[in-house]
Amino acid sequence: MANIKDVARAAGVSSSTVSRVINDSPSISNETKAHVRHVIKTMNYTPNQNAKALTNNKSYTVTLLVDVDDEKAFQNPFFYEVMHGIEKYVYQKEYSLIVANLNTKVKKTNVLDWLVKGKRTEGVILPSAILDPAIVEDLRKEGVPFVSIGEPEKVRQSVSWIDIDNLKGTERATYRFLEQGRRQIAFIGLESSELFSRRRHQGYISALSSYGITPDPSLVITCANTKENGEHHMTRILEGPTTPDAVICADNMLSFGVLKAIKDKGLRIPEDISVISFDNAQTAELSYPSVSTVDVDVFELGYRSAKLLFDRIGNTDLAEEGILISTVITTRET
Amino acid sequence: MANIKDVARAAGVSSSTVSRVINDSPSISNETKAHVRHVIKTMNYTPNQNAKALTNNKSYTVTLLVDVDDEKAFQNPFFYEVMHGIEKYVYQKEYSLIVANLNTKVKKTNVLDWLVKGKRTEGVILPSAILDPAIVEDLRKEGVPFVSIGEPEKVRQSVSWIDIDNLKGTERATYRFLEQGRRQIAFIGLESSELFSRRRHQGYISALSSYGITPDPSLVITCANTKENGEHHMTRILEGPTTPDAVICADNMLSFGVLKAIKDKGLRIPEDISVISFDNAQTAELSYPSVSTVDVDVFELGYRSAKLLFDRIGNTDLAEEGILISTVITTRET
DNA sequence: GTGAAAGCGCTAACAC
DNA sequence: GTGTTAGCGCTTTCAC
Repeated sequence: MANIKDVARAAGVSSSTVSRVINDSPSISNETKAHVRHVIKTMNYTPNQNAKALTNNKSYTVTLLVDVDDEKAFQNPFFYEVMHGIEKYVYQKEYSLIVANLNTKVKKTNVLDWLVKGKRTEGVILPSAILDPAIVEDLRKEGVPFVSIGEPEKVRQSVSWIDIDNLKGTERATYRFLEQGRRQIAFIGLESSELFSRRRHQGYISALSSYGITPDPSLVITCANTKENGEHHMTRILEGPTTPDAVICADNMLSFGVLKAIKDKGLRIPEDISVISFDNAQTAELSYPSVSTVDVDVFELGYRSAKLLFDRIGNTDLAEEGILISTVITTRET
Repeated sequence: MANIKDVARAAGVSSSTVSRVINDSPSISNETKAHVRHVIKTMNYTPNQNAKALTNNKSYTVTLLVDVDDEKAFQNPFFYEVMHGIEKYVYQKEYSLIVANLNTKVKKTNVLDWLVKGKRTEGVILPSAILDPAIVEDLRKEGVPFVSIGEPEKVRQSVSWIDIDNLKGTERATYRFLEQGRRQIAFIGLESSELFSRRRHQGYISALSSYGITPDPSLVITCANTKENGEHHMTRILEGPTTPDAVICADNMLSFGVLKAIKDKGLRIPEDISVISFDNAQTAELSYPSVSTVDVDVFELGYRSAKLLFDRIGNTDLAEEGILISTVITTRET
């Protein structure tokens, strides 16, 4: 395996020159650069990253910290897309991406400490679900930049984060209905234990109230994200005092049941009741009729989280920042 | 940040002694060890991994190579469990796990070359779906150990791999039915484009033939893994010439439809028709009645793949090896 | 515009 | 059982 000295010798220059060429230093003449690059090519030389890491005191590596025990949070396609987004940005920066599980222990110390103190990683991306005051304290103490995927909830410290703009998402969907003249707009959401669920609910309320409408309690329900729940609760709403002319559905699983309930009652979609759900396109197209959605770009979520992190790696005293990624309403048949 | 010299100075020994203590060399007296370890503790010293990597010419890192564009292969909980298994083993070895996407480019070269030639990684784990002759050639040329998750298919070269024992899985399930005296055993499988599908089919045939039974073509169907397909094809089988008294279902999605079709025909499960499906417990418990399954341990799959890899990192001229992980039949209500 | 030399933090051969 | 020293492959200051 050729090293920088071999290249230098072969090119008839010093190793510092080769180094400068590799790093495209402006102080090297174009002829020398061309020559050395040629030699590098023919010798098939690749710099040893460990040496580079040692010299520059940088690992050229960032870490995605996950909690494998939190099934809800990450055993879904969502996670994979986020990771893909992160991956893309990270490798563009010529860094590599480490994945580590929060609960893993290495020599009895937690992975994160091990990675950080051992200078194996320069930054950390972690889901808000595992962001608690203790971890923040830890990361701060080590002085390693980090960003949260998801708006932080359990943490009072100011941290950098990125999230889908859930509130605006449902708000816009609700506005759309209002502009269509619909006024009995139902909301079927997820339980409010998660911040994003509450945000989606808030968006609905916000839009209504700007039209001077108070949400009708009989049109609002929250439950776990199963198809069955969607069907059950939509049926109850349809049998209730107010028949809605539109439904905001905060989750795609729910929407499958919601659509079924409406069809079973013999109502027309979207003429009698229009429906907008939330989430990725993939599943939305499987429903019949295919459900309109507030689309979230999870790849972008990952990509931007990495960008946010690298900003802070490049400049340690950058202020903390929270970023919301806009959603887009995709109109389908409902 | 303290380094080894600082520790040495503070402990009143040389840095080689500290190094030996860190690596638990037998040539150091117990008193010295105890003393140095104490100093290390109080100084909160952690060895710089980049320096270690350079000195030992090891990156202490392995790579999980994925293909994010192959949605089928990895946008499922399966992937996550596998990764978890890998992660666990890797960190036990005090290595870290890099994740990289096959199609990512770094400085116009593919990630893998970049990782390998740059000495960023010592070994590679990759799904059989992306294992083709060119990649094998590439990895061999670089001399980097690798293992395939999944029995290789597109490759003639001998490689190390690990997989679920799909054949034995369906074979055992079929035997169970045969031992119960059932003889009209249907098989609803996945399309034979994937090796694991064919293996599951082969297991079914193998068990039958050892009982001297030739599979009844009207009882065998393969299709894509949707609930609807399961329902549709099961219905057709039930309306066909032979009424089965048992069904081997090679995929859990299918089984949901299969159960529905049987119930809709008014047949009793398991009295009239018994069903065994394939895959993880989680989804199986959601069906009604809860479906018995051939369980696969995907965590183990990941864990053992990492083990297989580290065997080869430790000893480069170990022979290639293929490992099949046994399945277990979990009896539920069907 | 390029080279010589020191140094990043660790390990290992050799000395005692 | 422990210390001295050279060296891993790169970058960077200082010279010229």
